[in-house]
Amino acid sequence: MEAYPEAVDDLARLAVLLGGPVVPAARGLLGARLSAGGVTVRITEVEAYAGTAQDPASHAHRGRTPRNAAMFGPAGHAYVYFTYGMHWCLNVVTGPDGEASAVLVRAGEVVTGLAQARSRRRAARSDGDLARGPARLCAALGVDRSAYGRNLLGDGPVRLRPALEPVPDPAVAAGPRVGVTGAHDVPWRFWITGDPTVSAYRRHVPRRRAAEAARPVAET
DNA sequence: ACGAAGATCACCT
DNA sequence: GGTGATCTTCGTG
Repeated sequence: MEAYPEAVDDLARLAVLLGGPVVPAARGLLGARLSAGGVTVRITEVEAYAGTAQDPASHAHRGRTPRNAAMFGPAGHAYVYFTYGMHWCLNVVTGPDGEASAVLVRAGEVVTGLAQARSRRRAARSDGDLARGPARLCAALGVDRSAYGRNLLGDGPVRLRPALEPVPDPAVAAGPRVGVTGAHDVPWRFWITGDPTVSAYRRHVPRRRAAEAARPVAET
């Protein structure tokens, strides 16, 4: 894999940031670099998820289960989940050990390993689509269950490193999270404004069975 | 043991 | 803009 400049002090600051509250941690991950499987992406879009009884959209909302256990672990480790029978998604765990919170990495710009990413993402119509969306990003990086619980700040197969250049506040936008059924008023999605790799916002439409489709659904 | 839903994507019209 | 794919996870009985 190609080497890139890296400052130890910045890595230490990143570790401190991840150990704190999830929302600033999410914001701070914009511009950071994620490497796996010979591909490096610059993170362009993230979402914050809080812990038990705080965030109805969080996988940890109903407490600890075998699936979400990594969310309760130390900051800087990976929480990987499998969904819709076919997709992997990657989160960076945040906050103190024992408390559940994590940042979903939703999109990135491929900066090294372009050929490798393209070969893993044959369906991508453009390079901007290679890691546009959380499952596509994992596919481009070759991330799957084997990354579950691993430390991303060490020398493992999946590595998170600080941004080469900080992303300034004017370049950052915030809005509702994508694909969650509730909490549409909470602007915990952060992205780099105007970046072509950021996924389009779509309001979540719950899957309805045919019998339910004809029936009116009560609004909150 | 069973069923329903899911932090999505690709492909169709 | 709509829908099928595909299977794990967890709540309930």
